[in-house]
Amino acid sequence: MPHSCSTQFKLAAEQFPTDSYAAYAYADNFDLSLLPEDSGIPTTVYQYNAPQIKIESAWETQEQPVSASYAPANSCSSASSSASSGHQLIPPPAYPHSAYPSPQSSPQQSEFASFKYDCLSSPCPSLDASSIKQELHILPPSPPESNCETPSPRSDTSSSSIKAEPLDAELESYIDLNTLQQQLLDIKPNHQALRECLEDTTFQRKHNLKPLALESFIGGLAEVRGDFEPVISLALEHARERERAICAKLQISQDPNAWTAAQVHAWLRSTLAQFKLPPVDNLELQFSEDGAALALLSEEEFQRRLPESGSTLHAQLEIWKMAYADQLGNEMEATAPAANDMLWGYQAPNVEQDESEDDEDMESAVPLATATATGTPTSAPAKRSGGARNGGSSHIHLWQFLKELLAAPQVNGTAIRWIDRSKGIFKIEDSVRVAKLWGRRKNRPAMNYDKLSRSIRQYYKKGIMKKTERSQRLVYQFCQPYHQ
DNA sequence: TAGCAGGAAGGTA
DNA sequence: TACCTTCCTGCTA
Repeated sequence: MPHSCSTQFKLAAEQFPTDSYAAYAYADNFDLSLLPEDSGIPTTVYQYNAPQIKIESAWETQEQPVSASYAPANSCSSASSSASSGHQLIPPPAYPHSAYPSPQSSPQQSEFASFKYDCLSSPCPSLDASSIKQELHILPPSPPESNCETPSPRSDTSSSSIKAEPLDAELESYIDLNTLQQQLLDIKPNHQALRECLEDTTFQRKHNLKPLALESFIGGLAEVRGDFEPVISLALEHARERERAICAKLQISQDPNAWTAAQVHAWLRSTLAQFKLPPVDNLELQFSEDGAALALLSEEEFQRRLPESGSTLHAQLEIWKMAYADQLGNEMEATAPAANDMLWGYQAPNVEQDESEDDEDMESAVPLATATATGTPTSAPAKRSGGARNGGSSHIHLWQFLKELLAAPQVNGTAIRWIDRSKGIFKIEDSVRVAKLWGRRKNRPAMNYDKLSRSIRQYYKKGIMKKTERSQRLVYQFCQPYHQ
């Protein structure tokens, strides 16, 4: 048997709760065929001392230091003889599966179910907590639709066996994980169990789960933020915390766009080391870009330059960019109730506009923090009375919202972008997504582009927007005072 | 089929 | 009352 029962606990304590979330959002390029055929089957179990909690609660415990919540057991086959008295339980799920797409037969959807195997989620590609979890919770004897649910952590000090409790109330039977592990080792090597589970859709059908479109994650995190707002926010907060530490260590900005070439190299080396990726000798030659240029590189370009680690580096960079953009948004709402009005260039028609805002740099999120902090617009915009802005978003006007999106091309560039910033001409690249974002902002779930465009057309009469001289689909133009 | 244009009525702050 | 939102019909690319 190629699998040793020795503990393979390689999970970096700081990695599990942090990167798991962020990595999920960027899960990519998983294929069942990528599952190792002869590598060790995860057999790690963890000591979990927290009280029994349901999956939702488990989420809240993610903040706990891993060292306090999870301790590596020293044996997988003799949990009862473990020095840690056998309280070996799998860790809380890295993601609430109830809000997750179920395993699907299609490769794309399988990517979700197996996102943990993406190398960016862990410095140890071969093994991490969720891979263990996945292997364990899919095991027989329960039918597929019952055992695809993630067992919740359970502390049972009276038992030396490892047990997991299915969340589904209809499935009260416990699974003896020791037995299951053995079955996995003896009967289902080479991740066969995982393969079977991932190809099974009965779980989804039973629980009437609605699969998420993969492209909604890959194509743009912003689109799904409303559905996963708490999760994404948590993930981004974790990412930010880690980034702050790295920034302090490397003496670099949290904003990748602000990095010099040297700082880019420092970040690349740090990330390579963090994920235990092979060092790159000629890093300076491979990446001569500064941070802004680096941020524009595609994943393919990363992979072309660094076949082994390019994908991970690109994914990490995306996480940094996303976390920074999200942080800006938080700071805006926290520090300036009318930040949107000011930041996105809104001025009362008779108010002079700081010319610096015409800089192309305004398109990036970078100067926004500066604008927030310094109050770049010299005059407060004319604001509507009432004050109840509900975090600065509920009363936002559509045209302001569109400028808000346009001002964050790193995040929204695939949905809406400037055609000619100086003339206020922009194009909606993804009408569905923009409409969703608008509906989310206004708490109008039924919003669609038809309605949004109707609102835009109302602006024609008001002189806020107009069609471009040469009418093009999905291309609009701000009228003079509004696009500055 | 998706987007555009605009009328009409209604909702909300 | 302003600002959408919703629904609608008809047209266009």
